[in-house]
Amino acid sequence: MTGADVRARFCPSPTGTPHVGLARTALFNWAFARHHGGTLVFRIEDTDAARDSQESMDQIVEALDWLGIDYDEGPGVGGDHGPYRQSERRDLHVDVARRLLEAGFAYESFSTPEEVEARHRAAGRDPKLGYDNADRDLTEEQVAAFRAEGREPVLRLRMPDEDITFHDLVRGEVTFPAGSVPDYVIVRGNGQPLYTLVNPVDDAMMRITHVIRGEDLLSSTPRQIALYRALIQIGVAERVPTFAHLPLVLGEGSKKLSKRDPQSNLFLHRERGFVREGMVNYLALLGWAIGPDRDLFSPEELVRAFDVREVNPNPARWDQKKAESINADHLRRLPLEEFTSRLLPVLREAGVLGPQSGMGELARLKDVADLIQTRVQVLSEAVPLVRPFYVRGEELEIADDARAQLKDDSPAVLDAAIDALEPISGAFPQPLGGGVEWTPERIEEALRVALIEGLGLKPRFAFGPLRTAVSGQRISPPLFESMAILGKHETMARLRRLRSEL
RNA sequence: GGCCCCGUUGUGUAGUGGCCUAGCACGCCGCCCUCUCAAGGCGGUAGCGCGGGUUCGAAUCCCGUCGGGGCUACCA
Repeated sequence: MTGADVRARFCPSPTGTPHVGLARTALFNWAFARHHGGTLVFRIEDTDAARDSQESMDQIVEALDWLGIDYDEGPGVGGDHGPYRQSERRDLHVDVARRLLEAGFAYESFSTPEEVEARHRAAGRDPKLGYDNADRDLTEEQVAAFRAEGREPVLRLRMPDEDITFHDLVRGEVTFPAGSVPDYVIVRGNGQPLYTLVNPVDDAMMRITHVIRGEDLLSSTPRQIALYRALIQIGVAERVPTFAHLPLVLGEGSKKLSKRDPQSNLFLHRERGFVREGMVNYLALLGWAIGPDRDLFSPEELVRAFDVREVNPNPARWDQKKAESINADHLRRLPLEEFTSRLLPVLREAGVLGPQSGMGELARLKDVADLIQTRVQVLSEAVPLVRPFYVRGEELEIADDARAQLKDDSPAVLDAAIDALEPISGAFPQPLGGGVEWTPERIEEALRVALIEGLGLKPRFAFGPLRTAVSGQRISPPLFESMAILGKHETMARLRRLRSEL
């Protein structure tokens, strides 16, 4: 059961926007299935009409698509075990519930929660103890009497009176003592099957072999195992699947990362400029490590190396700094062309570039991208760095902190720079190549001669005013390269403009 | 309260009895490089929750204890 016959699944309920913990669970199931050459099933658990939404459903699909998590069976792609929307499996569930009842694995329970609590109080027990199994062995007369009152029973699964032990792939052997799990509801009084029934039934009918999910489901495992055993008896299930419970993803403090916390929102990270490779890498680091002295890897490397048994059982904390550092590493690994094209939509969104870009604009972007690739951790950080290259000199905003750096000698520095650069030709390249003088090297040389040697300035103070003039920023991509990209005409205009304002 | 899970520097991890005077990464600090900021290089900071055992030897095994977390619905 560790080869191509492996069948894992990812089965979110479409409530709310995709959470990073959800994404991590999906990723591990995917990596597990792909590693073994098995099958990944995507099932949507849309049986809570009050909370489910199509919008959320669409977002989940979009998230999987973005992360590159492809599945072999699921809504939209089909498969031999459909339907894959739980809401369309209602008849199947109702039928299984009936068979469970007929075979005696489940029974009708008429107690209301208030009555259960009252019985606990009367007996001096903690009222929060949960169901007391009181309706387990009702006589036909008692059942008839309850029905005569107009009560509609829920269906409860009869928990076996024995310890339940299973081998969790992440945690090893886990045992729940007999009696620690009360008989639980699998069908509502109104006949609606509940998650407690439906989730294991669907896994069984879809022949899932490995259930990899969050630790928050660990404590519901014994009751599911009891259900599987009953399902095997009535011929619905072939086996009890193997379980693996992934550690929780924590936020600040020591609490589970809340859906309310913006850091839990996968799309917010994408908007910030995480790329797929970076997000997959960081998500995988939440509980897993590829090796003792390495933590940077591609999605392909993840699939090759992933072993769910190596997942750490400790809770993992979402560390934004680490996440961005990992993302930055992936950004730097991208070939320049690829990095440039990832930048494009971000820059358009920010209005730095228009919806259409000509060849010249794209060529310039590639030159600029080359300068900033090691200077951004997330794509959105590129916006202020790139913008100065796409505004006309007179529109360039000079930031206050950049202007504040200007000193008394700034006019003289600018004058000297203008004089030094003026003789350099701004001519465009000749068709046969060569002839370009406006290069970073020539610019730097001319400026050093004029400002460092000529005026005797420290480089830092010599180039500061020029940086302010050219980029409008205190921090910018390298100055001489920036000037070369802007071209002589634009560079001179910016230098003169700032000079004229002093 | 009950049941379950977890416990290595600030964070994530490596570590399964001697290779551990505990490795790696992020963070933080310093230095180098340097036109700013990054990147890169070098160095530093900081950890086995606690107490008992077992053993020649324990982060690693056992017990206890403390701490954190999860679950405890006719939600999923």
